[in-house]
Amino acid sequence: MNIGQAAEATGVTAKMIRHYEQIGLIPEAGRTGSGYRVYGPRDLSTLSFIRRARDLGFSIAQIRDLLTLWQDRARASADVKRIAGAHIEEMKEKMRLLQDMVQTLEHLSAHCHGDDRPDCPILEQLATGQAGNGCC
Amino acid sequence: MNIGQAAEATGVTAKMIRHYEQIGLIPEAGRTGSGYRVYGPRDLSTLSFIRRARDLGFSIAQIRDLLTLWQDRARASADVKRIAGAHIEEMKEKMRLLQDMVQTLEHLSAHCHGDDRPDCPILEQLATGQAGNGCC
DNA sequence: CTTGACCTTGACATGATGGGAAGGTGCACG
DNA sequence: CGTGCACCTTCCCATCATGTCAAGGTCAAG
Repeated sequence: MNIGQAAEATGVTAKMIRHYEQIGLIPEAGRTGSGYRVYGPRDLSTLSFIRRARDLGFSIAQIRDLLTLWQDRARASADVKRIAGAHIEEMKEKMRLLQDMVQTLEHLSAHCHGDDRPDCPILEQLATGQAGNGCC
Repeated sequence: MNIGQAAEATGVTAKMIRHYEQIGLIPEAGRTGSGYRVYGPRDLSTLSFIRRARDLGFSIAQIRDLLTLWQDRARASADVKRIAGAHIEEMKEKMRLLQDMVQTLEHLSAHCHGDDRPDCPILEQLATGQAGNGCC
């Protein structure tokens, strides 16, 4: 199976497959006599595994660990759970940051007329670092 | 005022001030005879403006627009509100994606023993793309 | 044999930021 | 005046995951 077919089958672009190979996330693929990379069912599983982990937002470093655990028959599920837990916390932290930003910006936006006049609390806040009126 | 002092006063690193100058986000700073960049109160305001906008997660492109509007005395607040609204939507979309990932991962994690045994629904899901048991 | 689709490697870009090297400048202290 | 130190300058490289482009080789069908 060529790289294009592997890409289509797993949803990982050919570019990224080569990239993952280059950074050592996956082993070097076999080659045909003319240098084409060849993929088998086992490789496809690995690539699919990677894509699903990426879809869940795992970083390459985390995926590297998960792959190791996945291939380790004697793994402890606690290790996997720990990695997942760390990732969940990272994502929750990002959400908190986003939530704070959204809240601030929505508040400012709510106080902005949004008309043709030039006065705008959003810009005022950005300019001075304090709310323009004493609304809160 | 030197770049280091401007950096400390505004919370934008010297490195980033030079970068912003290079990409044309801010005008070229004045120079002393020996080539040191010099900053005045007006420059400090601009840099503080940029830092606050960055803290709110605005992209450089959005900040570029906001800066233009800020310096345009005849601006319409509607324009600012539109940029802010677009940014809010972007952030909310990111939050939705994160929320989905967190939910999926927490669900999997809840079904993982987290002990010394090797069987782990998290890895199963990543490997097969389907839940290992028929729990839902 | 040609054509077109596919493969190869390699280089470069993104966006925002950090790190570091090599060399010039400013100032205080002895 | 010299020395040392903190600061400045420019330039290059790295991150992270991904995309784009270019120049050239390969394969299969017509």
